[in-house]
Amino acid sequence: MTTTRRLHTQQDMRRRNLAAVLYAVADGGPASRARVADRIGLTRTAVSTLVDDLLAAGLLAEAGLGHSGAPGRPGTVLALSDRGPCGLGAEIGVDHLAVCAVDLRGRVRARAAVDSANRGSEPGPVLARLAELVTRVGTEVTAAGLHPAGLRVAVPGLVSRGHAHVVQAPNLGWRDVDLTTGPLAGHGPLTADNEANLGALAELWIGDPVCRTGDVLHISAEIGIGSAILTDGQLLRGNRGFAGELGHVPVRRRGEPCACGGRGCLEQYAGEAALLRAVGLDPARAVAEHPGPGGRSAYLAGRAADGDRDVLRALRGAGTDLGIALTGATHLLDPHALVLGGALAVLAPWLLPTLTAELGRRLGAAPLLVVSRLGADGPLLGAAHAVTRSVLDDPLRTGDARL
Amino acid sequence: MTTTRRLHTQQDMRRRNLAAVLYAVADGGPASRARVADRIGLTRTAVSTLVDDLLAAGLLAEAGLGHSGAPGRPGTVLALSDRGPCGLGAEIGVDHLAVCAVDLRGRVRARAAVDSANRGSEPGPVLARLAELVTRVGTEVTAAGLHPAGLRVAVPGLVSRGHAHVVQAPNLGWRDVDLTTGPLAGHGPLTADNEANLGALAELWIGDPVCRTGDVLHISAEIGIGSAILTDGQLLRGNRGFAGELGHVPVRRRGEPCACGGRGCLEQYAGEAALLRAVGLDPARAVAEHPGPGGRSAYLAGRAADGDRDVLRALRGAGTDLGIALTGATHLLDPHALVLGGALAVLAPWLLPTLTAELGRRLGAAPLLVVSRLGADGPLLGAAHAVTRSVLDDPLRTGDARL
DNA sequence: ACTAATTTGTAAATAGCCCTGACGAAATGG
DNA sequence: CCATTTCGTCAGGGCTATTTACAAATTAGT
Repeated sequence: MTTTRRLHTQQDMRRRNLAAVLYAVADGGPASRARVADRIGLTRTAVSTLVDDLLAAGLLAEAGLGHSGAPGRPGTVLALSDRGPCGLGAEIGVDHLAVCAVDLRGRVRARAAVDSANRGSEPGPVLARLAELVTRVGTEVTAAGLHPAGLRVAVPGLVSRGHAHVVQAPNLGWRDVDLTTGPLAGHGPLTADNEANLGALAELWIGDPVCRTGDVLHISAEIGIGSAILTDGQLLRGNRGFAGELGHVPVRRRGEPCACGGRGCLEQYAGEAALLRAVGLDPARAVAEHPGPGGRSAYLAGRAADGDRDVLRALRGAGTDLGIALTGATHLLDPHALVLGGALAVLAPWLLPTLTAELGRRLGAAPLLVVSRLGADGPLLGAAHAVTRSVLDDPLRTGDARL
Repeated sequence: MTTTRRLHTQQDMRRRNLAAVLYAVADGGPASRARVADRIGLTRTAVSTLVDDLLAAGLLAEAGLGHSGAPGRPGTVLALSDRGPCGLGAEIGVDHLAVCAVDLRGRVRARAAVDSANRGSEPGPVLARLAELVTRVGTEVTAAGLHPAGLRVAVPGLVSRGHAHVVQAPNLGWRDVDLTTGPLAGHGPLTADNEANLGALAELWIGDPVCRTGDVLHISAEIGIGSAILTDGQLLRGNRGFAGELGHVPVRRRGEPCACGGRGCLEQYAGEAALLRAVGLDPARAVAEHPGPGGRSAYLAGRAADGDRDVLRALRGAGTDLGIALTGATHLLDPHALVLGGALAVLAPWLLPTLTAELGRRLGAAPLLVVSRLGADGPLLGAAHAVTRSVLDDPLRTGDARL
């Protein structure tokens, strides 16, 4: 279909096999050449030449001999390099900025964050503040022997992929902001993606293993209620990149009108603003009083833990409405699991009873219901890992970076 | 992920390139070797050797010299063979059986159908009747110089793919029926799939071109209301193969209880049985009186065309409820287009007004709304084309048939 | 009609990639 | 100490696509 990406030349085969070697080590852990060959189904000879290239490129490192106790000559253990390229991830939240660096082994090597009231702000100063964090993290990892292979930015809005171009971010008040011309350049290829998408990918890559065993619907609430559909290890983005707008699935035929133009949208009953209003709070003031990623949900979770009846009632209702929307989504997608991520992870203990009840009532066999352990950290980690994954996908950078 | 299917050997590269040549001719029309080379990005030399193999295998045929009028030596035109392998498709409906044969060029070369009351019947006799149709069609195309490369059966139920094993087909009353041991064998690899899935694939392969330009949700109603999600040229099947159950998406919070265990399911308001009841008919009797694929919908369409007020009112209501369910699906999937297929295609003229109104009201920018031109023929054609596609995908059958 | 230009298809030589088979190196176990 | 096992590498070979070159067949221009 896409003639741009050719897959028929020998170089492409080589590229695939280089990536296969790296993923064999990344997924299966450090191993000798012979063991890698067994894992990916190539001969030892072929793996040897592949490994030579990867060692020269600084992506793999030899970690001494592995004495297994079994007879036979021990192999030299290969591991992903912890001094090679690393991925930089950045997050532009409504009220905070964050940056982190992840090495090929998946370890977070540096991170930085600041509170920042970005709602309705000018892009320029925000990006300048973010750039400062990026250079701070960048110099830190450079001192540790790593070199950034790219920077990916998580944005709460719609992003034109590969171009690092924010089409619109309602909660920031941004429209048509091009990140490439700003102060973020200079750390390798600069890319951007939607925050919910990156959170879901983080869950797929480093989160709960069930996400790797089948299709998954990842639900994440920050300001709105978003979700991401993971099929076959990939994100379903839809025509315009809008896929996953769970918050605007109708749950009441003649419900409250919504800013989206519809009525009875899930967000009107289970969204953060709806929850805050239901317990007598002004959403705008609550954001100011409880900033940061997951600030309001942490506050609500605290009150729920204290037994606050209003909050408990609101969360019960939200669980029920979430259950109705997820019933429809499950019938459509038949996912292996539903993952509650982002702010929902913190509130899960009080949402789950009514949510599971509603799902159990309406669905014969409900999918697994999993609470993300990444929580509000997902988008940031996902952004950094997206960069390292792109390195593993095309180790010698022979092709153009399709980030 | 799946280590079973290796993609790194040279034979795989060859296989891909052979398929690329065939699809270049299939999608872009007959062309010379040089033009094919331009289309798929290989050199003329490489294409020549690929074409040699495909000619020898009887998949391509030379169709004389092509005088284009432009300067230069004219090339010998290559076309898909119309005397090579063909695909057999079969359909087990609730009240009919049908078989057709399609050649590599996509032309229907033979077909046969009979009415057959299959609801609640024993599988044995039904399969025997179907087998008779298959052999009839098979001998007809064999006489025309074609040879069947496989048989795919469209079943109104859940199928374990690749094994031709019907897990359950509620409308037939079948459970755990293995087609391979029955009388259908002997026409090449025997496979089966869900009828809605094959209908959607037919739309993708030979239907409206918009289906090939992005993700699509294909809605098809026969007895229930099913749908299929086409992403990236592939079917989203879900964890158990249940994906696309649009009929059980809740559209009323406290609506009618449904056999699925839920309540307020779309099917209770826009399903065939609901429509028949709404105009005062008994669904079971209506099936007997108006058999065949799309029999009831044709009858309802007839009454609607005559201006029958009850029918028009029922269809208006169904359009509205369908609009609510599709609003949710659109928010989740952001499809490029919604395709009304199967029985809905016939009823589209009377569903569309309220359906488009509801979508327009609830969605800022609704996806394209397309009426399938294949209609009730979709599943049967999709089944036959699935076989020919599998031939094109792996022309020399070096790999195992992953149908 | 004749030539120049252009395009097509094929042949020979070349480079890249992986496989087969063989071998030395380095461990275990009796 | 020696047989056994496993690891990594080397040499040779097969397959695939590319490069380069060339003959064949057509159009356009004189």
